[in-house]
Amino acid sequence: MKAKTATAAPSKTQGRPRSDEARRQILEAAYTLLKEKPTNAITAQQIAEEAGVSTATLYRWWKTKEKVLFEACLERLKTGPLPGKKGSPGARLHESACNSAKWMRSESGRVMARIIGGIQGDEELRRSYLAKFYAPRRQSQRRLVEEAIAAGELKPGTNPELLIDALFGPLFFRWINGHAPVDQAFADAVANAALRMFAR
Amino acid sequence: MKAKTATAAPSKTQGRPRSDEARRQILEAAYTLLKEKPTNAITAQQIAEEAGVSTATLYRWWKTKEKVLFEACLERLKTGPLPGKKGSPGARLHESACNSAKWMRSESGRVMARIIGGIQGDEELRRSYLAKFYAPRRQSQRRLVEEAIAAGELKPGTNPELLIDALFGPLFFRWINGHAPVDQAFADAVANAALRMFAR
Amino acid sequence: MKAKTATAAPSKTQGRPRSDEARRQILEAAYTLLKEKPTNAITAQQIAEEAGVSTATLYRWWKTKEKVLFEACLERLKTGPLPGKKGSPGARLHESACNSAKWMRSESGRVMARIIGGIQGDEELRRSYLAKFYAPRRQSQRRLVEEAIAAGELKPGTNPELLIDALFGPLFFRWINGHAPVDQAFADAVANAALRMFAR
Amino acid sequence: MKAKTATAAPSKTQGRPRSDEARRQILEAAYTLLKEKPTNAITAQQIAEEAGVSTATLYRWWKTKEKVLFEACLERLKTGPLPGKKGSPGARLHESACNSAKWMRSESGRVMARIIGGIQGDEELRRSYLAKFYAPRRQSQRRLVEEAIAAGELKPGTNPELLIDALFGPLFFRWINGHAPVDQAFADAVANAALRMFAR
DNA sequence: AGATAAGCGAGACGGTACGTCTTGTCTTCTT
DNA sequence: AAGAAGACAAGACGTACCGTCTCGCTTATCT
Repeated sequence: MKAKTATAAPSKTQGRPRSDEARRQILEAAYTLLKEKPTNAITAQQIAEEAGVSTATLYRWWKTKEKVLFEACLERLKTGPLPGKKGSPGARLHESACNSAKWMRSESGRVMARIIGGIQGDEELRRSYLAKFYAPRRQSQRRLVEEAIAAGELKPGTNPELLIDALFGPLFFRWINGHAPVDQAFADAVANAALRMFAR
Repeated sequence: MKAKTATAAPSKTQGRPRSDEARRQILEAAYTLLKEKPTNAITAQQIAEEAGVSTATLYRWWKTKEKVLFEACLERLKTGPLPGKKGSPGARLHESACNSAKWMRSESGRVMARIIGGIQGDEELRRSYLAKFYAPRRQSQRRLVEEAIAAGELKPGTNPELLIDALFGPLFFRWINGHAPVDQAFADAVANAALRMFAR
Repeated sequence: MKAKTATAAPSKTQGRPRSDEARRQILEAAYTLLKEKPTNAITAQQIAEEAGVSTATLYRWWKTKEKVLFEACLERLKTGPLPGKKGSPGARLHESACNSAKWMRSESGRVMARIIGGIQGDEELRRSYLAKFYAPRRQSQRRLVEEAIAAGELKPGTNPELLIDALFGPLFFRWINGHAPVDQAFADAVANAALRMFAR
Repeated sequence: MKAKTATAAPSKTQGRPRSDEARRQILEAAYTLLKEKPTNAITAQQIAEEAGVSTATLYRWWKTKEKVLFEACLERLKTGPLPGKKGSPGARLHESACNSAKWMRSESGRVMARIIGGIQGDEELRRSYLAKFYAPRRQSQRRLVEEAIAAGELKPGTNPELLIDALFGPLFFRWINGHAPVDQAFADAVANAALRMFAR
């Protein structure tokens, strides 16, 4: 994508530089459309038009429409669900689950559900999603669990992976499967149950 | 569409009857294609050609390509993940989770993941999925939980919904999110944890 | 009635028959545009839109835009420059030259000049032009020359090819090269000169 | 265009001087491409790439691609068909016709046919063609005719325009229309006929 | 038996989107 | 100031797919 210069600058920047304005407009337009309709109902020309850009420019920087939509999400979802901030590590884990539930119910959450749907069957996109979106969040959750273990809130032998999946899996399940709402009461109950299970 | 049987049925069915052969071929072709590629890479003409049928016939019976693919799945996935069969209700719940994990790793599971992905952003399709595929399975799981409660294996106040989501949510999470494999050890651990949590 | 014999004849006309309406509209639209601008300023989509047809339909029947324009001309220029009708064979040749000049100055003539221009460098198109447009006219001119020889108006050893090129070449020259108008006085003078040259 | 170098003003001229190298390369590249394909198959980027030049440079000096191709021809065709050199004015006219035929069969002739084709429907280009390419040659032919009249080889009342068109028209006709080759025998026969017609 | 009615495969249709290509302009850095 | 590189908007290219339609045929039931 970009960056590339980095290191030793193999060949400065010949020619007209990429319009960052255009890039921003495209991602913004993509996100706007994602709020309205699912990925397969969005066309490259719609994005281009909405962004005031030619389709050629769009395709110069992204191989496929899907990658545009994906990057648009990443850009906007920099925040994503907020990790817990207050209290002990255990309380912060609990808060994280509640924040995740809240985020899933938000517009961003709805948009992200569409992206996750579109990822099924495209391994490259899935790898991107895991690496760029999910992995960092998972990592911070893992740290929190380890802190909680260190603080004596969780059993010493606790498997962090298992705990995290037990904590967020049920929320994800309702979010994507849609059989029931991801409300606060549910998030609270799930977090209580999961944390109690591994509590000292 | 037409009146079909419905109300007063003025007279069975005049004219040539629908070719069940065609219907079967279409669904089979759709499923075959689903095994190879994600829904958005499958075209109505591919299905029709593979089935040796005209697109007109396809569209006579299904409004959209997506509904064909969806129905093709339902047809084939009559089985889906098998519920537990042996032992106490609790053991059967545990077995159900393991069977689900096994099914998620199977070809059927991979196909279904694509369908669930395609469902995001199409509420009608999601309703169909929930009503025709998910609800019956959920219902049988709920019954199992109630039996377990009645048998004294689970706490009297156990919330069946919470337990089921705690039991299958983490599996679903790994299946769709893809951050880790849905292997047997994981299924076993999750089932143990969830059931222990609500055990008497 | 069709009779059709029923025997082998597997071909017949399967499927929806080609819309002759569409074909006509496309050729008409192409011709309309040719009156306004040169071939390289006409786009396939313009033709399609003007014809109220999709570009797919256009490309289904013609490989390239140029072939559409060419066929549109042939269709319309069924008439082309009229051969002489009255008087002796020699007088008819003279009249033919004058009619050609008149036609070259007409709208049809201007359109045809564009087609002939577009033919340079595309041997396939040139062959089509020669075979379908030019050859029949040349043939009738040749006949006329032979009649004139038989009638004793022209020298017995007259080379028909040479005479025809001498008669129409100068008109064609001014028409395509454009250094002077192809007016009636010029056509008359050329015809007089050419015919006198080979006169008995 | 621009002031260009003008006579002897290599002096000050702030900034980098125009690369005459670039101009030459562009025209050469354009001509090279013209030998291979018709004008409408040649793109501005092809010319630029072949010339090792940016398209911006190309467009700085020429308004359109067509003008580049046109000028490339003019540059190379400085020679064009050679006028007759030896003998009486009449003999030189005859030789001119034969030289024209020879040139039409040459590579230059084939390239020029494409340019003339491209000129149909673009009046500005046609004017350029007439003024810069055709007019000088026509003028020298006219002079030759007048000399022949003065020398008594042609009838006193001979219309030079008519004679020139009668002499070169048939060659042009075969060249552009393509119904027969512009061979030497034909050129010879046409020249004989035309000159005899107006001979004293 | 004949009429009526729906289903069928083939394939053309108008429409829309695709992703690429071309045109001529513009921007930045280099010479 | 000119040039090279190359990004840009605009829009045409020719193809693919969508969902509909027309056609000639087949297969049933109803009269």
